[in-house]
Amino acid sequence: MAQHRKISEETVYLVAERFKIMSDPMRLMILNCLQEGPLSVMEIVSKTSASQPNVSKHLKILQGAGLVSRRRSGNLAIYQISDDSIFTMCDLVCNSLERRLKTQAEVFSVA
Amino acid sequence: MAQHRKISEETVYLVAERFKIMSDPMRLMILNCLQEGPLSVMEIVSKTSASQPNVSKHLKILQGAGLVSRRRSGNLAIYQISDDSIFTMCDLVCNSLERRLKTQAEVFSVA
DNA sequence: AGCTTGTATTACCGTATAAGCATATTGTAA
DNA sequence: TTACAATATGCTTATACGGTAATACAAGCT
Repeated sequence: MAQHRKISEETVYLVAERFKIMSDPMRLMILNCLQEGPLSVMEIVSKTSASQPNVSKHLKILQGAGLVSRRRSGNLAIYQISDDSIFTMCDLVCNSLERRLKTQAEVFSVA
Repeated sequence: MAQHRKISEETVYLVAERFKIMSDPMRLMILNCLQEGPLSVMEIVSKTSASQPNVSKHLKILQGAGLVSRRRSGNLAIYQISDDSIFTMCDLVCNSLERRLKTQAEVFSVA
């Protein structure tokens, strides 16, 4: 369960940085694709309808944050998730958003 | 546990937005302060050494995202956490960062 | 009413970042 | 080597965001 510890001021910046990495829709889509298994860059491109340079750039950022790892397979660069906690975080956010929408809906139905 | 469901493209933008809210150090510090209990704006200001308009602005953003709720007590505006999942997320990030630093340390000790 | 404290808002500035395009690099095969 | 496919990188532009300062608003007090 959550430890709910107070985080130090230095740590705050690292945590904020991680959240920033996760705060881009394109990157979330890429991670979403990779959830099913490792993919090459072009495979991600075709699944996301984003440009190849764009995908490459985002993959580099994700790799730099340690969320994704890279290996070469001949001509291809194969990327895969290297930190599953990102999906747990996404689930937490989804649940939070659901709860929020539900309470908002209640407000409307009462009014 | 994590459900690891695939999130829809519309949802991606909402999730990204939530992460963006969490990606600012100042906001994380404010949330960190509020973890111990409700506080007025000036109390947060004194704890964070940020300017009052700055704190107010961030609080508005946090409230808009439903992470914090506001009530008036006379002259004061009292803010408090309204979504505890944020701390769970912070813990996840902290643990992830720890793991990462640990493996990096191993790399160095081997080399 | 006027005064004071606490809070919110506005307007501006500087910075950061994502997307697009062109180009460079890497790796493979002929 | 050349040619080609896959991937990465620079560069530019547009946009968004955070901080600051000045100001406006709200609520209590005399």
